[in-house]
Amino acid sequence: MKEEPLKHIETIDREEFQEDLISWFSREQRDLPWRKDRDPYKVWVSEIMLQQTRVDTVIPYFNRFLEKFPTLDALALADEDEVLKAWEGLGYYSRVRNLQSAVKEVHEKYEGIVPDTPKEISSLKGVGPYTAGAILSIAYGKPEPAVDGNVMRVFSRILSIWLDIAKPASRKVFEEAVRALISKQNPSYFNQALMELGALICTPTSPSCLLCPVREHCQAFNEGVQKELPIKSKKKAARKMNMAAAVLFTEDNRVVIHKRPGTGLLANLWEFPNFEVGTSRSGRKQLGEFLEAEYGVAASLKAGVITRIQHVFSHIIWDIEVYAGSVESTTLKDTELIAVSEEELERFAFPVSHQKIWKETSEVIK
DNA sequence: TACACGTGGCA
DNA sequence: TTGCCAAGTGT
Repeated sequence: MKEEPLKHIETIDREEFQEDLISWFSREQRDLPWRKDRDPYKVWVSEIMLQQTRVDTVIPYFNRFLEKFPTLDALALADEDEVLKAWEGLGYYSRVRNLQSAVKEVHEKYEGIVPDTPKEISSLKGVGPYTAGAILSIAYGKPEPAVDGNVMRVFSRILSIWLDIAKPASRKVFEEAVRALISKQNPSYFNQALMELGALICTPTSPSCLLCPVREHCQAFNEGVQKELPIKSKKKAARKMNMAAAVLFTEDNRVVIHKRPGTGLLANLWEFPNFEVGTSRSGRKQLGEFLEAEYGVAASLKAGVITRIQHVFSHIIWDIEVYAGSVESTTLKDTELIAVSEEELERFAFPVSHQKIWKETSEVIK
């Protein structure tokens, strides 16, 4: 027989809990650019940017993005390369490709008005259960749960829930808790307050319980186990990949770049030609063979590694040997490679790893 | 269900 | 220095 994870929910005085939480948020909420109005488009953009990303990181990206694409229609009609450029450095790039795809659907199918029903909004690309609930509650005032990592941590403690929050199946338990406790009067503030509380007070390590507005409602605090919660299993370690990359110049001093495929890691971003090398042979020799086999290009690579770069993703570690060389620009015709001037490089979206490659290579060469 | 999918900050 | 993230979603 399974233990009931929500066995403490009846101990919460719902009205008092909502009041304590919402009045705290009204007093203490941070002044953030996406809180200036409730434009569903802006709420949507902010929620996508904030996925797995810190508020301080998002703020400048949000401001620039809204300057460049002020309305849903502007984003729907924009060029994808320009959209990716505005996202450059934020990571998880499929977020913005899905966002633009979904925005195009709203532009065409809903006359540019973000839908306000769970069914319609959840069907949009990149809009999962969290984002659907966030937009519905924050922009439209609907009493829908918006369960993110903060909410799971906060409710793990308040309701003393010892479920592993890293397991996908756990989320529905927390949604049930939110549905039972959410303010019908102000679901927007209720949801935002839970997340703000998680960000400012009920933090992962050493929560500031003495400053917490809902301390008196908190089962974990009452039992003194707030630091034991939430339960969260570890992720597996990243795997290492040995890479070689080529910074190739044409005779008129342009730089050779390549657009990555439309699916998978760093999809549709630009890069310097590179691949995963074997460790048993010379990286330079393998790189020359790769350029010939993959792109049909005969490059002359300088002897010696220009620089070594390590780049850590969440799930992969790239160790990159960078080589410099030259190609005849006429041989690039009808290949996947293009040559652009150094000034033009700035208009292309590169992953941070390849920004490092260019920065260090240009420093060594000059 | 478990894993792919980025990045910069911090203990 | 190394792990562990931080307002998740798609497959």
